[in-house]
Amino acid sequence: MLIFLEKNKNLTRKERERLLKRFEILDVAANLFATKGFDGTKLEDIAEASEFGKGTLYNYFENKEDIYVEIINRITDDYLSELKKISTKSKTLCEFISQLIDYLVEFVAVDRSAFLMLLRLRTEMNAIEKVRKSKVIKNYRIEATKIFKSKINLAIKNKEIEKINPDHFVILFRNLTFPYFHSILIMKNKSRSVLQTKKDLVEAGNFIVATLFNGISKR
Amino acid sequence: MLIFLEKNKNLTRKERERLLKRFEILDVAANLFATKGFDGTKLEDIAEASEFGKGTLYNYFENKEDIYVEIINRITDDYLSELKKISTKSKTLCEFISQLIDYLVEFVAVDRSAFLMLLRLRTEMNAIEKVRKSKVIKNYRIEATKIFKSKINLAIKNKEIEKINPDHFVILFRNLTFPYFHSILIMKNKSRSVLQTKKDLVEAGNFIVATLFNGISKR
Amino acid sequence: MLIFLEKNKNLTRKERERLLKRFEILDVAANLFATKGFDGTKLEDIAEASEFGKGTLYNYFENKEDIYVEIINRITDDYLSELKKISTKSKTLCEFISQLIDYLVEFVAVDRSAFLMLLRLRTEMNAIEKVRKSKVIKNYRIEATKIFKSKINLAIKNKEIEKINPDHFVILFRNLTFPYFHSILIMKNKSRSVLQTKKDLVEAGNFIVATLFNGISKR
Amino acid sequence: MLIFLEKNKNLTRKERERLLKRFEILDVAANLFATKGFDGTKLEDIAEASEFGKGTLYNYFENKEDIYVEIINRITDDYLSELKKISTKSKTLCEFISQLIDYLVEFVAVDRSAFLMLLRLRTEMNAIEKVRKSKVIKNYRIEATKIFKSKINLAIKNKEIEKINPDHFVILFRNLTFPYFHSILIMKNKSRSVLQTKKDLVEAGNFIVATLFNGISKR
DNA sequence: AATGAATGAGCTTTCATTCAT
DNA sequence: GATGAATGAAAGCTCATTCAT
Repeated sequence: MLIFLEKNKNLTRKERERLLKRFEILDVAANLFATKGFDGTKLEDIAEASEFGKGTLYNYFENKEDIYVEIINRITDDYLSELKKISTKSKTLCEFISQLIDYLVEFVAVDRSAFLMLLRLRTEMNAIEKVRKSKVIKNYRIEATKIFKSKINLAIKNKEIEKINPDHFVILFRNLTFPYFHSILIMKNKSRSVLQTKKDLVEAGNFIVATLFNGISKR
Repeated sequence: MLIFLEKNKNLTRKERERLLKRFEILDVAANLFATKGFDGTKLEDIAEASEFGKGTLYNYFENKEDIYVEIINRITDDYLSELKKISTKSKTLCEFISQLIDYLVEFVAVDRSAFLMLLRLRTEMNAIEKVRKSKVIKNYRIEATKIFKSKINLAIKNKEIEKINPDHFVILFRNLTFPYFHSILIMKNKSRSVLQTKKDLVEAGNFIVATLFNGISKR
Repeated sequence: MLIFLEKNKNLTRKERERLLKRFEILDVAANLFATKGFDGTKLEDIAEASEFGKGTLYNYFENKEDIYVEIINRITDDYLSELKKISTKSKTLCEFISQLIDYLVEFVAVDRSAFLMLLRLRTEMNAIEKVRKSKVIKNYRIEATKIFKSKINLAIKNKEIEKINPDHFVILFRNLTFPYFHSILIMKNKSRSVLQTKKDLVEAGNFIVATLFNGISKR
Repeated sequence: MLIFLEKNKNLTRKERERLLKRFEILDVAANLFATKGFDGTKLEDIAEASEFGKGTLYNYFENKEDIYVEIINRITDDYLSELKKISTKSKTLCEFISQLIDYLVEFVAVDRSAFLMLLRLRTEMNAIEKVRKSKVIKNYRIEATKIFKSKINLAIKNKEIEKINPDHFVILFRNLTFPYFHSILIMKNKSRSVLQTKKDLVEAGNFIVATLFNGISKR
């Protein structure tokens, strides 16, 4: 909240309020989209959950698709900028991957609906034209791949890892982490405290890193 | 076809015809569900593609959900029985995984829509109550996990692999393979022959096995 | 009805029935559009009046605009073909105008809603994109003007009428007749029998012809 | 403006300001109604164009209908009073008609939106209850007809014109002039200067008078 | 058994009107 | 007085399901 106020100092009170309300709607909508998907989420659901009238939503967004796209754009944007930070900070590939996984653990714990939406993204893209055409998302994919590949190539050069096909590893990592974490979330969903969930995620993260780098074979 | 006739010897001609028509509908529907998702597929689409009237579909299935659920049930059933076969045949975990991946490569190549539906399954489950409640699917998950775990535990006992948490590996494997193969399919979608696709899948399969067992670290 | 059957001999029973239902809907819709205008006519109104469900209308027409456009297209088409007939039959301009007015009187009496829709056409065009873009309507305007102008030019050549600007007369005639007849219809709307209405229209038609050709000045 | 001040001398400053703002709104709204029609004009459009808030409009008018009705009332009032003036000034019917047409030419040129609204009036009346019930409009129609008829009857008595049915001529004139002028406006809409438009209107007016009084037949 | 015309509940979206500020 | 955010009734349209043929 303080960050929000800081960032938007130069706006009028009205404008800030408007932004805050947009946030609220996006937040509520993200939760719904995350659990029910795009088609499963009715505009009325968003209205009710955000405690606005149906019509009011249209004062803040052009239509349902736009709400969805804006959420996805924000999420991918955030994720990309974090990726860049971690990329700069880390030296070895192993460090990079470890830190990224730490971030993802945090991410899943803090904003589960964002996580779920990213998880669904590939599937939903088919149904939502504007998502398919979103420049932000296209850019995110391209940039993220670039960062990963440069890290891998460097690691190969530095003899940190074997000579592998960078593309393969990028795909593998991307497809592994998100669904893996998701499984953790849903498998033990009911009987678990928030704390335990986090512990499980951390453990899962460690397992992923260990397996990717050393394999499971007896050495 | 011969297998079908063999299996249903004891049925009357009418009954066999009825079953065959059900198959046709399920086949066509699977293709549509696979590419467009449950909500994106209209009953009219299925009717057109299967060259039946819309009303006719209701002579074979209670409703749209039922068609979906039956497809998923069949796919998971098939997959589970194959899993059992491979489990019996294979000695080491590595063998088991390798053979399973070979099967999956084949599976993706031969029945892509079944593959795509399994891929979507987790997401669609939220939207389709009957899928969530399907006993077949629940059983599939339980049995598959059981097979995997026993294989892993055996491998640990035989010192084939390190002492890992079997649950973790099951999840990792499951979440890795399907999305990974999917990425292969869509990434190079346009410029590739069927043959090349298969080659890519085989290569991807090898990479997965290699990484899982040996990791990517320089040895 | 007999004409309809004759025309569509080669169609199947189903196809004929479908066409008949389309007619019914168009007929009912024309009545509503004629009195309430495009915006004032709700789809539900058409559904109720035609005794179909809302959804059924969409089995026959793409959307509300399409219903409107098809009606207008049919009306202008009919009117144009009649115009051509009269043009061929008549020798002098006076004959042409007289016969045309006779036809219009008939037209107003027989299909009042068609008449009213033509009357509104210019105004509605602004609101309905498909009407504005309709080739049928454009063609109708061009052809009708052409016919009128050639008749006038001939009359001038034959010294039947003074040297007037043909464009002016076309506009004058077009803008005069329809609103004039409309006034007749609404002015005495309530207290009049159908027969009397027709008599009034005939009288009005005579007055128009007399005035246009001879003026009202004392000779 | 001076006239306005003069007329409302006895009002307080506040009251005068209020009236002026009402004028502004009406003026802007008339423009919109004239081009887009009643349904096509959104209250928001009027608010934006008049540079008032949407809510403010409701301080000056009860609702959208009222704005429309007041505009129409004013226009018909003005037109009626001018009609009376011209009626008094003119001696023969021909003079009366000529002067009236001169006035209409001016009217079209000066306040096109008023002209367009009058043109649409008959059609819009069906949709807007308050217009249908407006006493001002009813009175306008009655009075205007009265003036015309007395002029015509006088002309007949003075042997200026043939013995015609006054009602017929009133209707004819009313329905002729407005749509005719409208055609002039839209037909040459794009390629013409304001000056040329006026010239065209004058010419059209002359043609109308000539035709009405002398007809087009060769003498 | 096969059909597809008919249906209406349910969806997204619009917009005149209200009302707290 | 002035405002525009909030509202929800009402609109057009979709589509799973029914049912007479």
